[in-house]
Amino acid sequence: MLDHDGVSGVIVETEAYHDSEPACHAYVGLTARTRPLFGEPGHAYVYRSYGIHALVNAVCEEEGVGAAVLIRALEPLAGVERMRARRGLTRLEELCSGPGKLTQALDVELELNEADLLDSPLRILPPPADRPAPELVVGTRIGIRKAAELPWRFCARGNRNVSKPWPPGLGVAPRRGNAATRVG
DNA sequence: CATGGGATTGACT
DNA sequence: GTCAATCCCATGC
Repeated sequence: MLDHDGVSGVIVETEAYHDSEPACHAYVGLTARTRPLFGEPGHAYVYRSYGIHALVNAVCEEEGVGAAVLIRALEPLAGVERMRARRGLTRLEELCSGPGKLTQALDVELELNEADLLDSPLRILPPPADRPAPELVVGTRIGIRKAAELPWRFCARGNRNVSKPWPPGLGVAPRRGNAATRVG
């Protein structure tokens, strides 16, 4: 789970990025922006997307390798009222079902770039002990133009908090309400 | 120093 | 389906 000051959710969707492929910011090598990606694993890489959103990654691999996992969706666990206040929405599945949504819900901003995810206000922790490990649905990454064919998106099967477009085989029925989505 | 392109979202046709 | 909002930073002159 990802926790920021007591507001938290179980990670239900991720994407992998690696300096060997051009969709990764680290592909350009070591720069001011990519320094965290090449740094110590277990730290955050937070960057501004489209001038609007902060997106959060967990840096992976040894120092010198530019790699990270983008956290794309959470299932809200604690602090749901603070999430609702920050998001201006009430429906649970709308609070953290996207990489920009979850940073808004958890109030993750650029100042948390390079934060130690094991020992800082922003932490990655084990999921609740009574929670079974999810089955994973693998798909291609969302919103990128380069290396778009790599199957490096991982979603928890059957979880409604996964961002759209839902990958094939997620196992969640579309919301009903119109004839086009109704089955038999 | 000027430019351009996003690992997105929400509103609108 | 289309489109704008708006920041950071890599790149090129």
